[in-house]
Amino acid sequence: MLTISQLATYAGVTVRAVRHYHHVGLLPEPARTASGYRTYDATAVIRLIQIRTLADAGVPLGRVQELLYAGPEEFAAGVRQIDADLRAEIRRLQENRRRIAALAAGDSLALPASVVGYLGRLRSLGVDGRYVALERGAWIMIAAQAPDVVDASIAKKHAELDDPDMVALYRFLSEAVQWSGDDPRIVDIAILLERLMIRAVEAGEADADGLDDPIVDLLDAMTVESSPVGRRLIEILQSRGWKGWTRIERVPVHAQEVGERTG
Amino acid sequence: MLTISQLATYAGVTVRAVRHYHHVGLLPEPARTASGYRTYDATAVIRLIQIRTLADAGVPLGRVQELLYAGPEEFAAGVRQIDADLRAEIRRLQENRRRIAALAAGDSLALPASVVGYLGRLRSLGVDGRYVALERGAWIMIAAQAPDVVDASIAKKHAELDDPDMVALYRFLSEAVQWSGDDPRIVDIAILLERLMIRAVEAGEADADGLDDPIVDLLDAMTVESSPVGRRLIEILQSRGWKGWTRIERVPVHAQEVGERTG
DNA sequence: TTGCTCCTCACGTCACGTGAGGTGGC
DNA sequence: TTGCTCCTCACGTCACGTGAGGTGGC
Repeated sequence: MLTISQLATYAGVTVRAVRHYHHVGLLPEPARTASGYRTYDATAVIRLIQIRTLADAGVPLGRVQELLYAGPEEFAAGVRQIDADLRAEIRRLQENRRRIAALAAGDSLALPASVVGYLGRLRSLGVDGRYVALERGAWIMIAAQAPDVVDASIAKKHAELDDPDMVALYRFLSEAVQWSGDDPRIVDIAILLERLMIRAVEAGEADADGLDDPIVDLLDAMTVESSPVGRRLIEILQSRGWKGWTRIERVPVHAQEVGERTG
Repeated sequence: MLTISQLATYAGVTVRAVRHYHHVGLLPEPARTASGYRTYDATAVIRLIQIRTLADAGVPLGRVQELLYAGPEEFAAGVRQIDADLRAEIRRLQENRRRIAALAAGDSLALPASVVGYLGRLRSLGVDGRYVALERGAWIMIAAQAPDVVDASIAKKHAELDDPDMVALYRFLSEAVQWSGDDPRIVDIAILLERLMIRAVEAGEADADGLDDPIVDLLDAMTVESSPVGRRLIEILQSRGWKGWTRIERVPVHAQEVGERTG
């Protein structure tokens, strides 16, 4: 007769594992000595070895139970199923490796390479880090919501940066991050921005940005809260007939008359 | 501002997952409405998308936390580590597939093909299923304890079966399973077995069976309990100067004189 | 008033690991 | 008498799923 640790040793498992198999009914509880020790015979060793053979092959314990009592055909069918599960799991992990590799390649989390390149260009133009962070957030959401429009949008952004006025705007905005909310120069920024917007509208460049309305509102809110300048700038633009920031739009005349109504 | 389900939808996760991330501190708890509803802004969406990007790539949440705050070098190092973990896991699963395939090939659990073949030969000789089951148990333990001696032992067993006397013995034993414990023919079995044993001893065929003593005792106990014939047969052999069953040995004369002492 | 969403516990999953606290066996 | 093994709870792991029971919002 064997003690639990002798049994465990013969089958190459831990004592706790043996108790666990009793608990879940995989291995029947054996007789006990007067002092409560479990005593095992050869059938327990054999059963435990069979259990471990299946479990070591990656069979979940619930299925081990079934397979131990299965006839040859059910057994073969069970084995085929388990092999299919293993194949699926391996494919899943290989897919994970591909994603991990993509993360390592783009230096920034949840952003495709094209966006990373664009943000790099902004930085190299001297745009302030806080402003770049705002842009980055917007692109993370675009990439999550409409991944297929990202590259086209980025290409358009690059084209815009070929315009010296646009570069000037970004430099301006970048300095502005540290201004106070009542700095008179904010009006100059709004005027410059308005000029660029009108030019874009006349060139027919109304771009679908891949964001839905609530997200646009959220990003605007983020801009407003990022600095007093953001809030003031959006107010000034609003007074001049423009709405929003993340997606700037001309407010139609009749809507403009409704004025400061809140939604 | 977003509700929790809107946030979850934007990031493609469940509401419960968002609450879980709050619970473990991955995502900061946001402000609440008067009625206790959580309200989220754009930064929460961005953070949640980043969390999912890493988690979808198989990064454990504990590491996600670290990576979100890591600099570029730590990030790269973390990604390398995770990729190594994934590779190791894939190798493990592929090893599992090999084992599963081995199980499917041998039709019997925890037994190499050679043993399966030998047991098949016993059955084809008309040996009773219960007796084959006893043999099978012994081989499962041998295969677990000393896998490298199995094939050699099986080869020797096959050679033994080429002896017509040995085949006769197995047939005899096979019938005996249903006898009562006081059947006089049990003595005939013992005499036949003794003849074969003496022949084997004289031929110098003392075989190392790959089992250790406690296991041999267990298997003997299993034999004794399998039928009244088993118990009686071992008693008769013992009275004629032999010990055990799974591993039959001649008892030295002086030990024999000590007689019925129990250990 | 009726669904719908939200809230907070809290147990369940999977296969044990890891103490805690106590007792028999050599 | 001193370790060593055994015993039974019972919580912890991992990333949530899944009710239970209750309440605000349209």
